Amino acid sequence: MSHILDGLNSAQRQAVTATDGPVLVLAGPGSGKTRVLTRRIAYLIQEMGVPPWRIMAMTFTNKAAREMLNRVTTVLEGNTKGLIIGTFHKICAMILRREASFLPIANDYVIFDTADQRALMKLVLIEDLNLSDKQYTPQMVLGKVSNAKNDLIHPENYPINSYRDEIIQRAYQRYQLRLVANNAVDFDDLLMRAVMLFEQQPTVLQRYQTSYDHMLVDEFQDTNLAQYRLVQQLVERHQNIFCVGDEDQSIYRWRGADYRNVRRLREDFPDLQSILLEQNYRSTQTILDAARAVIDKNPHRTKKALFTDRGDGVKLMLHEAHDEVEEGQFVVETIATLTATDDIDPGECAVMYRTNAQSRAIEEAFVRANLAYRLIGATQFYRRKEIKDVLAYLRVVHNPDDDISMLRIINTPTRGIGKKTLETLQAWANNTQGSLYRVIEAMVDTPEQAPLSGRALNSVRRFGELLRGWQDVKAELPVNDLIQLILDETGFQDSLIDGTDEGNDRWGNVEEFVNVSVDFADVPLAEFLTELALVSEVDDLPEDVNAPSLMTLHAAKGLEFDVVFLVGLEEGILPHINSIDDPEQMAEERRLFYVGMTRARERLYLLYAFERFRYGSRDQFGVSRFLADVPSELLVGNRPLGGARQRREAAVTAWPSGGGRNGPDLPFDLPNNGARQRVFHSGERVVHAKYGEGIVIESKLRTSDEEVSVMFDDFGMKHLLASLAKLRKLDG
DNA sequence: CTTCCAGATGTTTTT
DNA sequence: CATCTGGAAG
Repeated sequence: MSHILDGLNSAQRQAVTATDGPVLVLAGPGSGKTRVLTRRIAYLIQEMGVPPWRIMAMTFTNKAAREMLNRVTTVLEGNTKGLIIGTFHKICAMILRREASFLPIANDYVIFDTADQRALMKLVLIEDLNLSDKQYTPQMVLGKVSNAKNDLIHPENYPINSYRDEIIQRAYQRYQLRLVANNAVDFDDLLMRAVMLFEQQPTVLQRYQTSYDHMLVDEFQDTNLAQYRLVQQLVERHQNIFCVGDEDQSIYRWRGADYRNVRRLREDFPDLQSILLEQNYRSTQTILDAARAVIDKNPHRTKKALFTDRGDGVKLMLHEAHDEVEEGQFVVETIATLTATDDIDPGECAVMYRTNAQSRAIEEAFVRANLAYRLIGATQFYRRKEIKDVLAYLRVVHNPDDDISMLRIINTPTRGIGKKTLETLQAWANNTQGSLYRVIEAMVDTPEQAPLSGRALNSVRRFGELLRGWQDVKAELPVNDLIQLILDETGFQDSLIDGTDEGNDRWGNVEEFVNVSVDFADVPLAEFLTELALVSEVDDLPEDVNAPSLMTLHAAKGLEFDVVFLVGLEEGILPHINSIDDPEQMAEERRLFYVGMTRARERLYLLYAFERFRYGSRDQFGVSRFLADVPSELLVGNRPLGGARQRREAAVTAWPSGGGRNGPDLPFDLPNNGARQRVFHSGERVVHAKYGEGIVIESKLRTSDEEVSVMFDDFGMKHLLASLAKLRKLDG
């Protein structure tokens, strides 16, 4: 038959050619699930005669969507007109835009990002609820609100078990009202509002149900309840749902992902066909065995018998670095050696870490060696201050009721609208139930009624006239020209360039942004803004540069490399400190490690550092517990004996090994930093030569010392080093 | 109203 | 350490 089934094994064929109805493909890492997904789409179109425009595929990242579309287009030689492959968020944004007449927001709504959300929630807490934003931080409340939205819980149904819940419910309620007033939605709203819309408007839902005959979902294990419900709604009529996922790669529980959706799917679709993909085409057997040993420690999972015919390959390599500097150095030197002697492509190497903050040390190592690298994510371009400012201008021009963006730009660059003036404006806006823009507009039109005096009034009016000018031209002008006009008329460049390097950098970023916007010249402003709000970390991996990639473990999902370095394998980092006391979260940390390991085709390096610089001090974390689960016969250890290391040896006891049930099973003993005793403990009264008496608040062991935080009766809080400070315990 | 400084504060992971 | 915030000086 055709090339659609070429090169597929029997399980893959079974999936691609499955009959209509619900299908779940449970795929191990590297089992070719993207391949199956793309071939399935091609199969539907070419063999089953389904028109491309009646197929919708959902992914989690733009990159995955783009890649899949490219692949399908290649297989079908371009016969894919109207095929919809997009992220959940983007497809929902599109639906909301099209069906805005059924919604409390207009179709020119904007999407609030995390920073906007925080600013808005702050207003809610302080102005609406008269709370200090210290007790109830916007971040914490937003977390709860986000969870609720992902679980499709509306404000009025928010479960109340405590006074705190009551506060959160009220904040949630006010927050939603304010979003509507701003003609805005947040990320979670995109999903929740789409589901709500379909629930409340059966005819609208029906239109979508009959427009699309087939729904495909990638990374099904990462769906949250809202996403699950959305898919369920859309396939209710025809039941043609095709999901691909791997519960062992579920790493987004914290943002609502619920791998129990797999179980839900089985219950909701009793005639679900399940297909298991167990053959791995990516990694060596050694890497696979090591990864499996790690993931098998997680409870409550269907074990997969992963296998490969790629052969054993080389053993995993373990390296203890002295600190994060040496860790980076080891990575760079190893890559340099591999590319020089083993015929490995620099672009086929990747460094993965738990937190973005860890990238810096690695980057510095590359810079020191004068070698190129590709950094994924981190300080994202579109989240930089100056870029967000320019974006805020566009958003206000597009959607004048966006008060959050208005607050950003009203005095940026400074134009004499200070705190006092702003307060007056806000008070007036509150009184008239309008947005800041309406108030400013009124000052332009009827200045005699304005509650402001000459100078401030003038500043506001001039600003209002600028805004109005941009609004008048926004429809005709391409985005890039509009941006240029705004930059010119606000004196943006002069305000950034202040003689410092930083200022030049910032202006450079703005210029880069202008360049990017040229590509969008014929795209409407609304679409441009949506696009930018939904771009993701992984999206901008420059394909044309042949250099190693640096990324978080989360960003690594779906990618593969010949050589992978997993760095910072320390207790408190991976597993992350915040996850350690929750078994569910610990299981997810383990899956994260598993995802990292299974990215490697040929060589896998596992690194941890003896000590590490963080928050301005050196700390020792100890070896990650996950390393203990890597079978020692699959590992080759490489342990340097640095000076500092030897010094510590005396004061340190090794991990319980041999007879110890929980001790790591490694080719050598690992250090543990629990042995040294602290001298001071919280609650103890102490006396200091200079500060007098006080009480110990906290005491932490540092590399070679003990850091004591003392609240002195007369001098307040001080942080002291036990060895240097003249500090003595008081009896009783 | 703006700028500057000191002190507090904080970081998981991302659409 | 690095960024943000709030308060005081310019």
